[in-house]
Amino acid sequence: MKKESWIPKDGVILEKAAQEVVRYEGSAYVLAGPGAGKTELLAQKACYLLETNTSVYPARILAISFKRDAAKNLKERVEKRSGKEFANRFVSLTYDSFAKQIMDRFRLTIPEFYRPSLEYEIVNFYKRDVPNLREEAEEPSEENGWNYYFDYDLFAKTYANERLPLRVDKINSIESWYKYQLWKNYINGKENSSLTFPMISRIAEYLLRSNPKILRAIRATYSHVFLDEFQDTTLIQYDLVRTTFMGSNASVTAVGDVKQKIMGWAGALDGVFNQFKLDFKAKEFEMVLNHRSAPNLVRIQTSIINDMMGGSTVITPSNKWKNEDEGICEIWNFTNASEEAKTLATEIKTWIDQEKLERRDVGILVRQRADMYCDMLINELSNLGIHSRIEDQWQDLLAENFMKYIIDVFSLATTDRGPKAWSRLISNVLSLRGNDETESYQVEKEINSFIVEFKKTIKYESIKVTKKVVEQWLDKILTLIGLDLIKSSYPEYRKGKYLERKVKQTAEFLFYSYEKHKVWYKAIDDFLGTYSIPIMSIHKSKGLEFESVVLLGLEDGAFWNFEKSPEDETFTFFVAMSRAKTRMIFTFCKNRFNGQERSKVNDIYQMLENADVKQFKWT
DNA sequence: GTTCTCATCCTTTTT
DNA sequence: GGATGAGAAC
Repeated sequence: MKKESWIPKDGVILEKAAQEVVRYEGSAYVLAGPGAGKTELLAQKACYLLETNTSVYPARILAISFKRDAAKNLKERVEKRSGKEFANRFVSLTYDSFAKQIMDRFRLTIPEFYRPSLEYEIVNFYKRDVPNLREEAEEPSEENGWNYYFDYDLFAKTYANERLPLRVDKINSIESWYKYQLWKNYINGKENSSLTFPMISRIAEYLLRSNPKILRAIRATYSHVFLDEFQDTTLIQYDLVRTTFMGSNASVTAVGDVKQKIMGWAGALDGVFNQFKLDFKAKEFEMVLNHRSAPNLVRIQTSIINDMMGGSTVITPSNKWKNEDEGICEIWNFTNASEEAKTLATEIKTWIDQEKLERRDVGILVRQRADMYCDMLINELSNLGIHSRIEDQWQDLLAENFMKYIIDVFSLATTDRGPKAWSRLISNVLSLRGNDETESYQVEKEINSFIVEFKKTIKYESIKVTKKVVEQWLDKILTLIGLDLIKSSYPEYRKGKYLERKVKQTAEFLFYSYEKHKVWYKAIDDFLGTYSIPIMSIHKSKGLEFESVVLLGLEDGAFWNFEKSPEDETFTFFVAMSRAKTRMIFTFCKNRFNGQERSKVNDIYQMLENADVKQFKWT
């Protein structure tokens, strides 16, 4: 297709800046607030590049995200917009899997000291692991003139911050000595190496930097690179990107929002957009529409943005809203936590009943420890017949790549209708097996006969359903689809017992849901959380949206770190409030665990007041 | 055995 | 700021 005649896919309307980004040929970075449609922009740009052959066949586009579900989401959107044929050239990975794939593929070119064993274990490294490094060698002493000041916490966060190779000639502080011990022990200490993800990234970066041939090969593969959530990129991640693509022909597009930088404490690089601008000679774009939130909420968010950042940004809500004053934002004050729970439960029920909200249209957010903050609310909701759950464990499991096969086979075997699940399953299996549509008859027949059998098994009442039985069913399903193919298509399942563990966990959760309902079609919905109000930390809610959002506990206790890092915490608050489409409720509770104040987070309340947000007292 | 005091964690992803 | 657990102090 000609560049001039390409228009956004699926009737999506892109704002002016976004249209420019799609067609801009050089490297660029896009600053875009919540609800601006960053993911959609990247998906549309991918479609444009592929369909107009601007990314010249057979070159590929590489998209790098932080989380697997974000990477998956983007890939699926490109597939949906452009079809699987084009999407085959769209590679959507996480930073870690990108690094790991490079390291695994070119392992033998890594200098021996840094070369992991063929089989290796991926581990985490915490500050409590630092003392264990001592066992291996005599540690240097103060008498020898070593600088003895040592910050364990800092070390655990920064041990991989320097590029490889290690400066062995410069081991002159306790920190550099520990660092050397760590790399040595983890890579060469045992028969099988133990590696952390930061180490893997470092090894991949080192590998590319010291092997021009491999670097050329990687560069030749990708014509375009997308970087999602760029504001939270760490030094190590950025360094890998820089070594791989800086000075190459690839055009790199980074998107993000500095106001949503909430990973500073975990090493997100300050001023990464400016660095990127210099390194890649990137052009700046800014998106100013908010497609998500109602006008009144956009007005409040804008006021808060200008309070946080200074300046006078103007954000425009989508024109789908009828009135300027649509959208509710309120602060609810309570004296004790059981009142808070009761009131919230009743109010949420009213929203669901009167506004016909689905359970999943409501999001309950907390700063931390959802278990502690929400146990009363979970009970009160349940008293009103509304199920809610802390999403943590489900969120990860449901994002597994093998899950779609299991869910579709299960729903087809437990419900009578399901044309959507059927066609989705067939098309997924076809593409997994590398077959085309012409071979679909054979596949359909095979899967259909399996499902017929499976239906019988499930309905057969004398079978006592146990965890073990469910696990066997899951194994059978995966065998039907093609266990080896699943393992080879998704790199995360290739090694070790990861897949096995995840399947086991799936069986456990499915069984748990079944025990609750004793009927399979309900159990599946329960497992998927279709009828549960999701509860999660603000951090986990990043990238999500809900009709109505409750931030439970806008108070000193929950934001205990506010004084130390007011910027991070304010951004965290901003992420929470920008999840809401039409209603945002903040709660404050005077007596939660013990006393409770709001003096530390006063800045946040001040900003809300500046935006004319009203307070209510419930008791 | 019980009560205290102190340090640590909380917010994350990644195969 | 509060929960939690380890180890000390009784």
